[in-house]
Amino acid sequence: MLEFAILGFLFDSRLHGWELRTRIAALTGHVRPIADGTLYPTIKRLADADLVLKNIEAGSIAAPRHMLEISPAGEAKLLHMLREPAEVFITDENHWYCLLAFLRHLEDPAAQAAVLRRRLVFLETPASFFYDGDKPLRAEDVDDPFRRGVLQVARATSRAELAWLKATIAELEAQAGRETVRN
Amino acid sequence: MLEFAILGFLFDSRLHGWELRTRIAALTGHVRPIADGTLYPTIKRLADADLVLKNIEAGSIAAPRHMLEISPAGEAKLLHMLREPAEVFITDENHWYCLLAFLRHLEDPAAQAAVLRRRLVFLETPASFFYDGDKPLRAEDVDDPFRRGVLQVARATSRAELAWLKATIAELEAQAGRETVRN
DNA sequence: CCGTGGTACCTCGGTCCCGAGGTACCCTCA
DNA sequence: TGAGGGTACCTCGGGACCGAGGTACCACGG
Repeated sequence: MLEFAILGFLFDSRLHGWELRTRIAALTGHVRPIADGTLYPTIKRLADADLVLKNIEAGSIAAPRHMLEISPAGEAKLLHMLREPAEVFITDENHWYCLLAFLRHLEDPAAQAAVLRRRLVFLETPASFFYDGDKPLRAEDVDDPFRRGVLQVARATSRAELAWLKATIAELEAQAGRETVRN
Repeated sequence: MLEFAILGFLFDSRLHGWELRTRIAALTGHVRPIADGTLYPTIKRLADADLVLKNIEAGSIAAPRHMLEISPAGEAKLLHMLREPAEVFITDENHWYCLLAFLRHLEDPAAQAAVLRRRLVFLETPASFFYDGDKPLRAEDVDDPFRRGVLQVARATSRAELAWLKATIAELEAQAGRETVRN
């Protein structure tokens, strides 16, 4: 997840660790702040695997900065993670939002649509948080006001996301169709 | 999180590990399935800490079952986690939903309302996933269709949840007021 | 009567991440 | 001029969870 976000931000531009830290904090920080004791070891791992390149530059303000740049191998890795995301990136909201933040890097509209379709399938499979035996319970079936809240909010989210997904998939697939005709 | 869910389910009734597993799978499983290699060590930790009590019973169907029961210390721990939840239970959606699933165990409506108020404060602090410098970007400000999707869906969720939160807090506080008058 | 599948529990190595700590540099302001 | 605060990077111990493996028991079908 963190690794993914790092590669995603570096795909756009060269950054140093500190700047990366603030961007990641913006993306996921209000939900789950990321400790820098997590960030730097992760950067080191990526550098050791040659997925990012490190250049030490004299710091303009404070300590010397380690400018980070994504390597061709890193780009390939990111694109692969975008094209065939792990299941948790489809089902877990935090992961999914993170994926969406960088999905534009996958330039092929058909491939983008395919990823959105996976999320669509996931959202359309009937599921609830609470069950009576095998039967998924709906908001109306539940007395507990807090559990009813969970179901109501989840339903509103689901509706909004389904609408957006369907519209966007249609647009992307139309675009993909036009590109196929042109070639 | 897992520890919390275990105590939450056991607060209601005695269960064995396997049954606990299916209930937790229902609650959080469609988002992030929980491995039984995680569940059993966690149960053991809780048992060692005397938060749950274990009784081995002859299995009616298959292997002998370890019936689990929450202890008074376990109940106290759960109620404390409900009354003063850690920050991540307020900000992270998965944690928050899990908290809501068991919030009814906290019988005092004023205490329940206080927890909902913490979530309200969190949702009302302006935040975005994307920034232009310091300025949080809104859906209309973003060109990338995927990032716009994130912002649109997040806004819809936020609206639905705020409406529910405000209505429920009002109800709970009215109830708390009546109870104060009565005593 | 033996294999398969479902129930129930457990172990162990490994990954991801946290958080509390530390170092070093530079700027600002009293 | 020196104390405080912001920038930038790093280490280390530990906790939560995964996942691939294993054991054992029972029921059912061929």
